[in-house]
Amino acid sequence: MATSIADRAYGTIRADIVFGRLSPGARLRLDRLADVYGASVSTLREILSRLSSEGLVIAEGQRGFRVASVSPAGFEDVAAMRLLLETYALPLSFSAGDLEWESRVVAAHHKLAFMERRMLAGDQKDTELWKRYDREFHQSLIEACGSQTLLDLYGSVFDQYLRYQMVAVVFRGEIAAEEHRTLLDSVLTRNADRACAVLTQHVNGCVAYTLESGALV
Amino acid sequence: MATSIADRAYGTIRADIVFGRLSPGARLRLDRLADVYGASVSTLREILSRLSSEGLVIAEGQRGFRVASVSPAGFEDVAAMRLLLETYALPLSFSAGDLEWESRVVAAHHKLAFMERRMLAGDQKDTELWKRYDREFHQSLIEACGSQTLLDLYGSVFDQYLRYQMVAVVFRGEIAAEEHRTLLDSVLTRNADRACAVLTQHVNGCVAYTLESGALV
DNA sequence: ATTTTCAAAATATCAGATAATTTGATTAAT
DNA sequence: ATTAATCAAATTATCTGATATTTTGAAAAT
Repeated sequence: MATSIADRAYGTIRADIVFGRLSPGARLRLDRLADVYGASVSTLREILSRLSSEGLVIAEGQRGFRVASVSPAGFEDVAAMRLLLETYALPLSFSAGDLEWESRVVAAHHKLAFMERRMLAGDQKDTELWKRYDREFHQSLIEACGSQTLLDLYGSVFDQYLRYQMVAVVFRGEIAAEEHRTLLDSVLTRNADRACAVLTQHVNGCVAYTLESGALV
Repeated sequence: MATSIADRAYGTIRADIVFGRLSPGARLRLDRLADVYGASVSTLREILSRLSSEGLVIAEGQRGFRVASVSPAGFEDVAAMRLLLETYALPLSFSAGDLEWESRVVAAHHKLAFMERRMLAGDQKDTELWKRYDREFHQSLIEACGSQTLLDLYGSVFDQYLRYQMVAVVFRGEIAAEEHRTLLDSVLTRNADRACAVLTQHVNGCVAYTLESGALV
């Protein structure tokens, strides 16, 4: 048994929230979850407690748990936080990253670009995998920043951001792909300023696009 | 019964970690904790899970929990994160805060200043209360920033920072008190730039002072 | 010294049980 | 007809005690 029951259920529930299979605001009844995820009520409570301090779940007094709700303001808030952390970390990572790091970025971009080409070709079924690669790429960009605290916070913020993106399954296709390529290029030329500028545009563009789509109203 | 058993125990354990009554690295044996904090093992696990996603506790595979350990690098890391969040939020709060907010800051500073005078007069026994007021003052400064996500992250980061300060019970007396006065004054004149500059000095000074004290080695 | 072995301790997880709270529907009162 | 009061069912919070794994540490063997 590689991982514990709790870890497995934690990962599944978390993904179910992030990818929208558990809708925003949905009540999370303990006994029902226990059935679905094959873990006991006590274990479930542990998991939901963890998720609630990550902001994906809300614990309401004596009224149990529910999936955190979404709002346009919430998206802008989370996006701003993502930008703050990521633009802070990018220059640090760019100046501290070695060849080992650089090649991890190249590898992450390779996977992401492959997926983007597939999506552009009309194959929309692996949205989830695509988003996973998106996350891994962005994470790899800042991985060499040297601050574990920042990377932890970023992980939590990114998944909240991701959930918003998924609520309105938005594929901005060539625009985003181009921005990702520019980001990769800035890594190879170690141009942190350019990377920050593109990233800001990347995130703000995505937020604007999503909000305009009306999916969050 | 105003608050639940879990909430009460959570608060107590958290304070015990932040204020050093539970030492960095100490193992947290479940049955022992259950005795001490008057909660069952299942409830304890819930609490420790929460604390572990806040970074105050480490969950080690199948080996239970322990208090997160400390290191000079960890302090610098957390301090940098605190500065990032706080200097980002200060200008926002300064421009969005109304009179209601301003008066909350004045009130928080009043309590903090009172405590600082007492500590300067040689009465070192209420260190914990002093730190609580310190926290409340800084929290109040950014409270009007408009981002709940930021305030949540800040709360978690601040307590990690606080723990480092408490490990080396450092009272920088008049220096810190002066900086707090300057911060209050910047609120009243809405000078965010000055506030950020003072804050940066405040935090960096405290980190340097603590590291030099050798308490973290 | 290093490795192997094995019992004791601790953890992860579960399945009920109990008390307190919340929810919703029903009834009573304005 | 709306609001308020009432009450049983559902749900949660919490505990106890049980089982299966894992980890730990000491003793034995190499």
